[in-house]
Amino acid sequence: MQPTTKIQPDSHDKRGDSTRFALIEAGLDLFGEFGFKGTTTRMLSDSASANISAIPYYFGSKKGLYLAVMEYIVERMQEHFVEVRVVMEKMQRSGPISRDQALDAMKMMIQSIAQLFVESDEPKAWVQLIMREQARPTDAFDIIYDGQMKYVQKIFSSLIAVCVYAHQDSDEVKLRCHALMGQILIFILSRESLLRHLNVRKLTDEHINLIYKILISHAEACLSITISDAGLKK
Amino acid sequence: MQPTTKIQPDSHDKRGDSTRFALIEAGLDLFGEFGFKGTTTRMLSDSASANISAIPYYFGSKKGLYLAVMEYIVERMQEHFVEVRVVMEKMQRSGPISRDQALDAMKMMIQSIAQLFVESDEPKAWVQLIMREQARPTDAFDIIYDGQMKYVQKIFSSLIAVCVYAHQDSDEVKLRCHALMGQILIFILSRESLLRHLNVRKLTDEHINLIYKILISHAEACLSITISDAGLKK
DNA sequence: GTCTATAGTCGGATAGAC
DNA sequence: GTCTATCCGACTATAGAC
Repeated sequence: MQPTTKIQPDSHDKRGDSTRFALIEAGLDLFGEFGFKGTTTRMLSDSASANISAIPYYFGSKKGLYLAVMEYIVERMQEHFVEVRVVMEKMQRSGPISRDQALDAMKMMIQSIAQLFVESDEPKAWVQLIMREQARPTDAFDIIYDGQMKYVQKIFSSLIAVCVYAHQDSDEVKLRCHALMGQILIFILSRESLLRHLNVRKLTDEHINLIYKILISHAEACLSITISDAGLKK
Repeated sequence: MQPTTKIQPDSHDKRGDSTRFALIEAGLDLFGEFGFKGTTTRMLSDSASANISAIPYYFGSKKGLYLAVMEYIVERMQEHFVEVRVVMEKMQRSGPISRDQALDAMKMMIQSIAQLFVESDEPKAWVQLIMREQARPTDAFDIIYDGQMKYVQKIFSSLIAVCVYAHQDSDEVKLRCHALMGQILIFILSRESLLRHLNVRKLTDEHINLIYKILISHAEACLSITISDAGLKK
């Protein structure tokens, strides 16, 4: 397409690339916080200490910058999950995995996802960005979904499938995958009502650790049952 | 405060009240979908088949309409949870409740919340509205939180407290409450990636029923453990 | 109570100097 | 590659007729 898809600053730190990168980082924060329309080009250029004209210059338009931010998010997520990916691939190469292996991998993955979402406020903005796209998907959502999310869903549900002895392509596994994800994501998505419930202004390290314990315990509990024998009234 | 807090159309269907109500309903959809700044007064008045000037006339400003929408959401939620509230109050009047009672009430409440969030696309817009406020709370968030959300948190965590034999004001109970809520909320918050994972364009009734089963089964499973004996590596 | 017309502001993008 | 100046469109809110 265009060199506009090249995002991160190169080894040869040309002046243009650093402006370009600063704009993307500004977009990451501002689009996440205020949405596409809520973010003005002036906010973006101010935050990046760049000129307004740099946006149409580098990205064609404000929308172009928005898409470039999405691609950047995919790259960042890929970096974050590289460890999980490596472990998973190694595991799968040695044939079908056991339930215990799957459970351990689950725990690792929950830890990894939670780390991305629960700890620190830094990723908050870009998670918001993704959630906005969930609510009203534009072509930008394709970049995120096809670039990363699809893969996370796939390995998460393959692990669940092993744990609950079901097929990974079954609706049940996919829906349970989604439910378990929700337990994690809510801690970043609904942070404000959590803080008010806890009656604090910020999560402490003790809170974070307790959240990890809870997430892993709940996941273990959920995966120790099969839906049919869960004692539901038919 | 002001007559601006009166929201729903009265018995005497004055012309003004119906315009006023139409604007609130338009705001419910549009603010939810496009955010405060992303929604223009033109969109609002068009959608409500009203004149642009009706907004400053009835609500003082666009912001005033936004706040009125928030109050309307609280009213709607109160109506939705009236049944749960009645059952809870009756239960609590007859002294401390048993674990089985708490578990049944939990199931009822999950059903009730899920019904609000999972079924139909109608509530989707206003859930989005709340989530926007979670990400960047304004004075509008107080209306929602103090008006309704606080109460849901309170009864939800009191039930959890009974089930897991812990104190309802403990951080553990509050955090587990949050996690369980996340399992429900994710189905509306992250609808798009769910649909893509399931490879459908719309949830069927079978999906909805399966979601209920999963939510209740998972909740039962989660509440059958206490965090300390969950087999975590210390 | 509802409408048209318009004032006043701010947004994104462009032109062209350097 | 970066800057200033500026155009043009879109926005909210008001004024005043009906």
